[in-house]
Amino acid sequence: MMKVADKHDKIVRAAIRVFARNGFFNSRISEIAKEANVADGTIYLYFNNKYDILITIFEEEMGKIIANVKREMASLSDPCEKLHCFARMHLALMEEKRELAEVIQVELRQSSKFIKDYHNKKFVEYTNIIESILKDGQERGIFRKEIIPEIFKRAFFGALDEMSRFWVLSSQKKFGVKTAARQITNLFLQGSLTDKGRQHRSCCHIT
Amino acid sequence: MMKVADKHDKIVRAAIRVFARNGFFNSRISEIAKEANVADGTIYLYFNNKYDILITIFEEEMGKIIANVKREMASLSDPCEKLHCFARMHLALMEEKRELAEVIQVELRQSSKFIKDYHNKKFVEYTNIIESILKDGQERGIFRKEIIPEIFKRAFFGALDEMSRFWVLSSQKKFGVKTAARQITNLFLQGSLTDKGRQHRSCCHIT
DNA sequence: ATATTCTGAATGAATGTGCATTCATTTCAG
DNA sequence: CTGAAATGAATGCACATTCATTCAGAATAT
Repeated sequence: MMKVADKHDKIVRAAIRVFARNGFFNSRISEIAKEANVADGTIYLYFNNKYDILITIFEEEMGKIIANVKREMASLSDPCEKLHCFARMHLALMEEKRELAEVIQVELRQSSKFIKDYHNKKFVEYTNIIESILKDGQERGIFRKEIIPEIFKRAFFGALDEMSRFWVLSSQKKFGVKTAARQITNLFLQGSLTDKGRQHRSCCHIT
Repeated sequence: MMKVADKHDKIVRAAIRVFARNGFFNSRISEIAKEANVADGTIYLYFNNKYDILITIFEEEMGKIIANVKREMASLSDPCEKLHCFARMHLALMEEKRELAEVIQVELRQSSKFIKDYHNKKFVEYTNIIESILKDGQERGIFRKEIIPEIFKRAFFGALDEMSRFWVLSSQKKFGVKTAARQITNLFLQGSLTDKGRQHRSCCHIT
């Protein structure tokens, strides 16, 4: 006999597939049920309603992702390498768990806005990893002090996120995860200016 | 008597307000009609269906935004300044046309995925502005040649976009548009490393 | 071992509601 | 008067959720 936890998971996995295919609002409970080989009513034994399924996906799967990233990063001390590691892992998710990544990508945005009383704690925790890397680096004198951590974390996360959005939509990559992770990390570390670019240009003094 | 174009606009403006409030899927045609002081049926004299309203918002309003940005940028020659200008204008939209910005922010993501046959041309045109700034700067020797324009444009746009998403959701700013625009532009130009950070660290050689 | 009862997990047809869209009717400018 | 524009009540369907019923297997009795 199948354990309760198994059925819960089976439904979650089915929902990820269906949501990735149609988006939350265009997905039918009946479709999820069919995909999970379960009766429509069964879903309501494990979840309160449709929103609850989506929220569960965020909570559970983001939890796993965060744990993964933190574990991987624990072995690194250099903040630059940590950033690079974060970038690689974030982008790699697109290849490893594409459907999950699509759901998080596309649906996360509304969720915070339209599912009342749901302020995605896991998501905040995830981006805070970036913030702590920066702060650590600033304390060690590796990163410039005038950079506002709140801005840096959003900018870095946004850059990665938009990159994977591109992959979600286009589904054909002109360049790989590794290239993208390296370029983006490098941009945030070194910037884009050449030595010539650095010389006496008013723009470069933008603080 | 009110001109046809006026009524079209009145409906679009109402729809922007309603979509910003509830999101596309949670918005009712009847609510848009009420907001526009128009009968439900009238909306169908000007639009084919609910999706059509959303798409019209993207097309028309993005068109205006693009024209705006291009006009403003025409007076600048320095690529660094152009980037900074783009950043400022993108973020300023949050303050000037908050509701429109929210709709674009949140709904644009699905649209490309779930409204079939709609590949947001205007959006591509918008981000391509960034790409051309980079390419121009590379030709002039101001930006490093090894940066892939496709990646740069997504990273830069993504950084700005995530920043304004934060404002959409939190609605209280710890720092202003100008600060954010300057910091983000500066990050992409100069990077985040201190001189000490640049010295002989393996991470810094990430290309 | 076999029969009998009990339990709660699973089912899926039925329900009821919410809402996009339509269209017969009305309005009113020229 | 005329017809284009506007109306809003009526239509019909799609779908989330419910709940009476089924059923497999555990527990208990014989």
